[in-house]
Amino acid sequence: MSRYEPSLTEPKWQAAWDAAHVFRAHHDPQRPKYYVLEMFPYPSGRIHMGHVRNYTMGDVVARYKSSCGFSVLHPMGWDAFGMPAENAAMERGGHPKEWTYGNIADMRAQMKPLGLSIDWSREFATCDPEYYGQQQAMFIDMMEKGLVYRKAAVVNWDPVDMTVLANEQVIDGKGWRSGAPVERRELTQWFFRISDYAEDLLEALDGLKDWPEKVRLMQANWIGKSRGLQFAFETVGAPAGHERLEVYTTRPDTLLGASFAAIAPDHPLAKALEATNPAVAAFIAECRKGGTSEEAIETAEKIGFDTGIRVKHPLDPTWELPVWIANFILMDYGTGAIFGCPAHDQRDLDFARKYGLAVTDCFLPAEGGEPVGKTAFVPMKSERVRWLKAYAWPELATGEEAIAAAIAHAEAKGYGRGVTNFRLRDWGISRQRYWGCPIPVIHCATCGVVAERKENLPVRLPDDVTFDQPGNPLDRHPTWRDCTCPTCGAKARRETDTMDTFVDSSWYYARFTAPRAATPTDAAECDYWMNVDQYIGGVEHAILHLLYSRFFARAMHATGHLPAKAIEPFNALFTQGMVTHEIYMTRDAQGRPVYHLPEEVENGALKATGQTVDIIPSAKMSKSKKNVVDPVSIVTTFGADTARWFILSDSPPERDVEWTASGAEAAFKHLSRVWRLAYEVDTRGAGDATQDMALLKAMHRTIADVTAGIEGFAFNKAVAALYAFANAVQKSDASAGAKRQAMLTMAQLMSPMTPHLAEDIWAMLGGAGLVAQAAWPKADPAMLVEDSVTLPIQINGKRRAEITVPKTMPQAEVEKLVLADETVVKVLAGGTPKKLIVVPGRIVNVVI
RNA sequence: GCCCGCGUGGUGGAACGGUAGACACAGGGGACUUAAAAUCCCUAGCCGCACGGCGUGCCGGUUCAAAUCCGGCCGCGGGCACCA
Repeated sequence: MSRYEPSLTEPKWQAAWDAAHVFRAHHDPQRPKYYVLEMFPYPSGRIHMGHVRNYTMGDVVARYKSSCGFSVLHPMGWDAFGMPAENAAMERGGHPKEWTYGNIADMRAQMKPLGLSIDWSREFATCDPEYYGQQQAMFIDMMEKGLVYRKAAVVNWDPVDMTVLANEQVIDGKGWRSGAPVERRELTQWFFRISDYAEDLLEALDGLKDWPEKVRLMQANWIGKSRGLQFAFETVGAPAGHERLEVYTTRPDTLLGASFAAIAPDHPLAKALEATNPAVAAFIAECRKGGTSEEAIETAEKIGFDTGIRVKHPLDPTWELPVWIANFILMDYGTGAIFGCPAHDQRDLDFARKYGLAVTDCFLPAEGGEPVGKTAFVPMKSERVRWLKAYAWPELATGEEAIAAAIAHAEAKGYGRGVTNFRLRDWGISRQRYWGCPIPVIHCATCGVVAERKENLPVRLPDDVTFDQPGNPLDRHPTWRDCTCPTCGAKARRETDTMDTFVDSSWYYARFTAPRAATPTDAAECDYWMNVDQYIGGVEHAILHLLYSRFFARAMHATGHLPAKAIEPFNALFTQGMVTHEIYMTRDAQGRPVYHLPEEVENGALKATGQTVDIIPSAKMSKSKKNVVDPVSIVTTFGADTARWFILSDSPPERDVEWTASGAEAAFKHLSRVWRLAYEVDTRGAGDATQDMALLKAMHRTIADVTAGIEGFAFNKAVAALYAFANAVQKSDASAGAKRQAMLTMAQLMSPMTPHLAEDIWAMLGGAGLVAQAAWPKADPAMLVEDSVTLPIQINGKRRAEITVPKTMPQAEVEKLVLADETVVKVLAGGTPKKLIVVPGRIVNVVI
């Protein structure tokens, strides 16, 4: 073989790695372990470049750590439950189970040629009964610990299809299939008590030093701890039982600017009025239109209804405020009731202007300032302002000071108390769908809601279900619901809700440490392998998946399934950027968007029909938008190493990368060149031993740069250093021995990124064994030292000249040289500089 | 609407507050070849013949020195609890 031929060598090396069980994770107490995990994929059926990017990054880390002497765990599995399988069954027939396992087989077959260093012996899918049965066992344990409960919660209801919709299935307030306006409807649902852990989940963020700051910030904001005042208004004209209206406010300092009280449409008082007052009922029905997402609620037009009820102001019982029902008040936050201070809250101001309610300024800027007009005055709470409506603090005070004083005042006078609130709500896990983990609970007429016996687990999904109509197939299955009560033995009915798929992905990392254990986890294996040392995945999971996992690890610890050290399961987190691509869209007869895969499109039109497509600028690659690129064709054309090299080049890992086809060929060319450099080690050039030192210095420089690049998750910089090193080898006329040494090191440094090519070169140049098992090279510090340094000379911050001086030259000597420099002499024209700044080894700035 | 990011040549990007544009892609020129492919060499931010000037989304500030720090805008992206 005289040229780079990945189609021949890549399968060969993959077979060699398999035969030697190179990637099998060993519980070896003699060695330090390293657990690297990439967020496992949903088995859509096709891998895309986002997967390639994610798994290649993880693979670089896994292979690098392995060569540094760690016992590495690098597993792979499938996040296999979820809606797409049911949608496929509805659209194309077939069964979610067959669809899912077929997709898994396809995707595994697409992933294997990438040459990832994965321990495939630990593979599992969350839809395996062996997995979800253990999840059911933990659910039962958590029930016993009081971490699970039921309550009413709102869902998106499609009144035509008579089914619950996911937020994703609500488009512009309408059902995606029926097109009918969606309503908010209450159902009894299962919840995890994540809010019990709100404080802990917030405080523990500080300890996650190796998580991106932005993720910790997002989680902190999501948990949303706030300090405020809770107090009760005395009502006038309210139905019996509603003599008091509890409200929560984070701005009690604006109490004298109150102009109305507002309650959520789901507030008990609103419901009481709804029952007797048709006008209220009509208004609330209006509020229930549209989806349940916070986005839908926040962006909907703000509407209100004056109930006619009034409340007495706590600071002045003669002052009465009207009580409105408003669609932007959330029942889930605080008490579901607020008072509005329009002058200092934009939303309240818009509402007040719309309905002609009073606007009273509480404070103005410390200097000057005018009464509020169209824009509410909302300064930072730390800003000092001039108070017009202070009632327990000085005229000049910050918001923070005023809030503290207002709470103290309320507590002293006894009309309210300081309260800490969280935005975080309990985690609703009920799904009225088939393809999920059944909630292992039985409804008995006499015993109530009872957990299934553990020996009856897993509660398996029935296979004989149909998807010819909307709704939950478990609900309409003829026999599956029938069972006997575990407590009294009477006839009973099984719970037909299944679990949110976020539950499945909240503990898979722990299961990988003992994937075949007969209990959810195995203590010894957990103890050795936990925590995940490096977790890698998309930023889109920054809040929900990661927060749920952090909660679940705590719940698993509380139920004895994880050691205390694992309550924060991910030591380090890296959030990769997304792979983006253009989106191709047409519209169907109803004007709804239809998306098309890149390979279905040619020259701006559908290949099949010639219909013109709209090209929407690059966005995240997603199944629903179908803007996915198929890596398989890249691999078959150029080989896995080219795909891997390309995806690591150029773009920093945390940033989005737009996929362009043009780069793949260039990557292939470079790998071919490197192969050729190794092949021609003995034959290329005359060989001049006086150049050896320069080449070896470049080699050590590269070792240092590549190591730093990998350690610092800057793979693009590691790649750049390897490009530079290839250039250096190519230009060098060093002796054959030095070049051989350089290329062996090149193979080692490239092996985490292009493992097959590295084995090619390693074998060609007589390296011992597999490069995959060779120890990582170390840079010799002595070889990194430069004797002289070039200093740019700035004059007033602009670069005008430079001098080259010995690295060790004392500062005074450097200054002397600078002042003697031709350019500097000319500019100074006999005068002396105002200032001379010498940053050793860096720069000189002459200020004149 | 709310929370969080990002913005540097034609393109992807590099740059402990210290020479802006490393390393690449695309481009231009050349060598080799009957020719092409492949490969190799040179070139290259923008304006200008040049001296030089201008340049990191926009405006302002801090500093001897700002892509980097601070304030205010604009644009793009992610998340918003039932997409995964």
